[in-house]
Amino acid sequence: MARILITSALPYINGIKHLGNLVGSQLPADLYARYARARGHEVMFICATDEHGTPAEIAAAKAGQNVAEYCAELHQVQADLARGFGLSFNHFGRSSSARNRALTQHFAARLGAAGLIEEVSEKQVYSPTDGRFLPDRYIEGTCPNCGYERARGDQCEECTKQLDPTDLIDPRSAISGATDLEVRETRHLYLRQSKLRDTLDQWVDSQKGWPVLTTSIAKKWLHDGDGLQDRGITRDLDWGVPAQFEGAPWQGMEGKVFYVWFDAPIEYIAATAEWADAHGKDEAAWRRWWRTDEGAGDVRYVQFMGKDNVPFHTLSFPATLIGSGEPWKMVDYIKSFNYLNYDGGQFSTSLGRGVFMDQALGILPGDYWRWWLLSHAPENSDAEFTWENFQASVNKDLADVLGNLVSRVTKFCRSKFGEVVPEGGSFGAREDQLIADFRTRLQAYERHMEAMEIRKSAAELRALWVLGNEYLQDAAPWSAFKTDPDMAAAQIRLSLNLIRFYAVLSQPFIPEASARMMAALNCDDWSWPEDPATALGTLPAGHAFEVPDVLFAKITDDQRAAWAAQFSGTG
RNA sequence: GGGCCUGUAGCUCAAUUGGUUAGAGCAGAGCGCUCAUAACGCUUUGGUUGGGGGUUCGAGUCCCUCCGGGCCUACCA
Repeated sequence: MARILITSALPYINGIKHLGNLVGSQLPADLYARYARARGHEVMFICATDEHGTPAEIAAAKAGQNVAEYCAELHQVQADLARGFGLSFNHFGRSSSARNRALTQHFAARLGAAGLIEEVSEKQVYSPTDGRFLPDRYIEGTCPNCGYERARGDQCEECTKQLDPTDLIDPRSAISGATDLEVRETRHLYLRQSKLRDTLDQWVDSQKGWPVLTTSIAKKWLHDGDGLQDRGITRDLDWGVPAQFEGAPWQGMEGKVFYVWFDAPIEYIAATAEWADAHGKDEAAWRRWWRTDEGAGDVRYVQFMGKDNVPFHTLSFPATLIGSGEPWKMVDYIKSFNYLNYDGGQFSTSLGRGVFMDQALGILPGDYWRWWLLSHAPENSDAEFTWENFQASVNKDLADVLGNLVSRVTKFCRSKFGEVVPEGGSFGAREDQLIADFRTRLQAYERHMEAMEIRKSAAELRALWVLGNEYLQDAAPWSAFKTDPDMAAAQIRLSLNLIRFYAVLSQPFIPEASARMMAALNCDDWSWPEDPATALGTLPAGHAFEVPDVLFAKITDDQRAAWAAQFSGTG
């Protein structure tokens, strides 16, 4: 038994996330957390909403709410959706928590004391109309390169040229359209991560078996151009962790807050503290996960994220932890994902293109989505969601291979033996072969799950389901029943146990369906089948069960067509 | 511009890291079964591994080049 700390990249508070966001971090993290728990490990699975930053302030203003109210509301919405998808966080925190404020300021003070924070005076665009400094991308204007009129201050989307906001012709605020923009001098704190470049480089080198995607992005940032750049970690905003606080090693930072990408990863730690608070536990309870000098020495820490988050997790956050000079637990493995596209293009919030978490749950239960998303996780390259593919996978894998197996076994038993595990008969060569096959495939499944090879795990799980259908076809208890009812009884006894076996194995992928399978069997023995032969004897003869409702309904062609039209974003 | 990833059967993906005849699932074809959500099982068609060149006893895998798709490039988070 090991102790495993798992974090999923924090979903931003600004609105409901789409399926691409879900499959890029929270869902695979949940799969791994569920599997680790099923294997008896002690797991701390942490996620939270990332609530600070300009987009949150603007979204709140648009909604006519103050930021705190807006965030509280959206946090609840996201928490409810997470529950709908069966995400089994030990805690789903908020980066705006008091815990995070204290920890963020703690790290900032430590970094300051270590000489790793520098005050830099720079020029930023200020909008009097909006009453705020504008991040580059919130300034629009005409591109000096190609003449595109809606170029953004960071880059022109038309000609892809990188821009500085002051390059724009006729610049205006993307928020209000105001043109009375001015350039103001402002002072900010910079994290001098360039001083830690060699340390970070060696640390990345010392990691074994990280996905190429993870290391290549880290290496790029470490070695591109002049190497790792220092990074501003404060912003001129109201909403966030105040950069000026008691004990701060600097002055004059009133009215400024830490940049989200400084405080968001720290929330991983803070959320664990929030977990302790929520469960009436003491400080030691969360520190044993995070401080190697207070019990975290034997913790294995795994992070899940989309590729866009890799630089922050391979460089900025480690720089924060190392720079603090304190023995904080560093990540052991970073599992990163490519993007999920929607039917030939990108998911688009503004165009209403693609399926968002709330809409998905409105159509079908979470397990349907979990199965498709996980079995098609964008591990090696970007993946694509199409309704045809979704329909085919759900109908074939879930309804036909697994769901129908449960139906045929339970219904056959009910009609011939009643809703009780039948007694009599004994196992022979056929059953021995099945168990031998299970041993082989189960090992492969476990190996892939431990390696976080998600698609391969899904394929292996499906192969395990198929073995059940093959066995049943071969054993043909409906024939055996006519000549040798005892043999049929033994076959069905094994088959009913097969359902429990599958419920346990499938639980990380489709927890809700697994729970229904177990409920139908009147069983709550979720112990992992260390040995298939033993596991297939869990339900004894005479044990009562019920025939469950259809486990997975099929998606009809009409439904598929209607949904494809509904989410195309053209209407 | 620079960097990285990627291109394998009609579709979605594998291929033990250079090693026999490139494998699965879906779709297609044929057969079987009748317990089951018209489900399941068996058999089977289908590939000049994007094109070209090279290294090697041997290349899907390594090198060069061309073509296509995608991502990142530090102030979106």
